[in-house]
Amino acid sequence: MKSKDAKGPASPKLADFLCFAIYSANLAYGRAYKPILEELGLTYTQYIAIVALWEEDNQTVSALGEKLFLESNTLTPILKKLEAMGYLRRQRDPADERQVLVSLTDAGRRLREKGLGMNLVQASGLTPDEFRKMQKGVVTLRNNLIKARGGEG
Amino acid sequence: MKSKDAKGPASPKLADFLCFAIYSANLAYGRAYKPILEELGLTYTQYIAIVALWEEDNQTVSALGEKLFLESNTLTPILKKLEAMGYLRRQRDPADERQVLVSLTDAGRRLREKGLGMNLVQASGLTPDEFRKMQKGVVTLRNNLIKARGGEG
DNA sequence: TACGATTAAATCGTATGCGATTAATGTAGG
DNA sequence: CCTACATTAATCGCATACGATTTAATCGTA
Repeated sequence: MKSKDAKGPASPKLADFLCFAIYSANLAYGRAYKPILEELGLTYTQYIAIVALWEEDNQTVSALGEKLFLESNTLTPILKKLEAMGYLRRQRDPADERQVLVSLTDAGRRLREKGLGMNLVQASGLTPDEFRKMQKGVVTLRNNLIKARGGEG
Repeated sequence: MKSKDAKGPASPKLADFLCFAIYSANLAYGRAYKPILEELGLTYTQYIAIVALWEEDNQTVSALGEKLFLESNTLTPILKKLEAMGYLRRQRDPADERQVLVSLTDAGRRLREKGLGMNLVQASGLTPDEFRKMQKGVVTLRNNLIKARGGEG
């Protein structure tokens, strides 16, 4: 059970890393979604941002970022692109000029109907029950990782 | 159970997307690993590449890419950086000059001992059994997504 | 042998992520 | 009022990802 060259302790095997499974599954998702999202003219991250706005419109950049686990350094360029495409508006909150409110345009809302028709990738190969369990498990994992950030340093 | 503004069909909820769970878990892993990998002076992807070379040294760029789910356009710059850091060598295969063989230096192998001591992130909050199941499930999911690529178009 | 097809890596342009910093605005205390 | 501090976006530089193309080497075959 040692590494094949038998020098030093056994190497960690890439296939046993949960982090690598997640990493490569994320790449696989991106590739699976790409041809579908291309029909909408959106990238993966742009699509996720739009979905978050369908759920709750007229959010600040930081509120949106909390839901997407992204900060303004990543979000701002993406939102500017979506604005240039005509899917949303960005306007300073008059009550607090530090904040920028992001809201969908009609075109942005219309994407929902187009997007709903395409029913994206249903993780073919998983039963509905497996799908739910996996979904819950990965969310738990993510939340644990975020909690651990502060604790273990 | 409709979307809150009750116009059109219910929106898909971000929290129900398995793809988003994977996406955000991957971000969370990257952030959790960062302070640990910084001690090694490596980024996440650089670390994964090194681990793959611990497992099997002296691989071509494409063989390495198959294991990491990456292609030369992504790998080449990373390997060049690792070479500049002194952790690996890149040399054309004399038997087939199209291929580049990647092999660890002594310094690259020594990283293993340093890396093993730090025991990275153990996904705190999951039992060993949950951890195993999750790992297997995500790998299955990834493989299904890759298989589906050709099939569903 | 010659030459078109194939293969492998590298290059280029675009889109993310993210640490660090900056600019603008708001807030609290003297 | 004024200054120190806090908060929010935005900016900048660096490191990935990836589609498309390019370059170099090899292969197949007439």
